[in-house]
Amino acid sequence: MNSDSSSMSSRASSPDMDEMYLRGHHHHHHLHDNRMNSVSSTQNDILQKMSEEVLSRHGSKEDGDASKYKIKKQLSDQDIQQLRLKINGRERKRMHDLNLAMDGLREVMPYAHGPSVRKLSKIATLLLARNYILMLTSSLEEMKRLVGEIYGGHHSAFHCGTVGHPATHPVHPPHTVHQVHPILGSSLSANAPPSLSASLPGIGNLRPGHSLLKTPSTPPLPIGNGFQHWAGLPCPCTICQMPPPPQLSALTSNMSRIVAEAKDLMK
DNA sequence: TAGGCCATCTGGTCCT
DNA sequence: AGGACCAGATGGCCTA
Repeated sequence: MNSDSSSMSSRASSPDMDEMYLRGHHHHHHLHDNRMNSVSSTQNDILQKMSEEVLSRHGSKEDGDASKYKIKKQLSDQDIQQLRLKINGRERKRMHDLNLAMDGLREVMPYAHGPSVRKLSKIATLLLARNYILMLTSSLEEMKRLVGEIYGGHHSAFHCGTVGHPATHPVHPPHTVHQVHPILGSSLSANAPPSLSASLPGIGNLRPGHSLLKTPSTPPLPIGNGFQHWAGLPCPCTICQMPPPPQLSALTSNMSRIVAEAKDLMK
């Protein structure tokens, strides 16, 4: 409703909105739709209650009916306005919080960010996020499957797992115990949630020196308490030395598809 | 200029 | 009772 208030600052969302609303509110009644006129039965009830309270407080019996009505109407209008402004402010804040959350979601989505890039619409953000989650889930499953295939189950703790390498492992001596694989994180263990954020920046970059370990604020990141993985440095263990399985290209293509979808959504 | 997207207002409903 | 949540309505801005 209230065409003038929205016309004044449909995008501004300024803190002065309510004040502007108050000032301009009564000037263009011809523009208001019927929602304003039909102040609603609830509000009329509130109005009735409030005005009766105020009148009983003032107890002005010498006032005529006209002035009584005038006071009653004036006060109730103000009360309604105050109530309305309060509710509107809450709703604005709620929507702003929602938009902040939406921005946070956009930040982690795989599409180009920047001042020159138009940001994803809300619906596009949600759709892309869904697809992205699905893609990551399937990628994770695929990687689990590949690891299982490659090591046939006897390397159950993976080369950096908490169990450590078997005694026969040619690379790591028995005392070198790794806690978490830097790329797969704890995703190989059944119950621990994977640290997806660490692997988001580029699944296709899997091989060279655990570059995925690089996080904006953490330079060389030692992993585990045995052999240490360092961001940017090659890992000497067998898995990291091996050429990437051909299936990994599927992960890259998945990512490419997601990014392509993002571009489509931004059109 | 039409259509998409958005911010805001509003009333209703549900929950605490 | 008050707040949160939701959906509908409205109008502004922007782009193809």
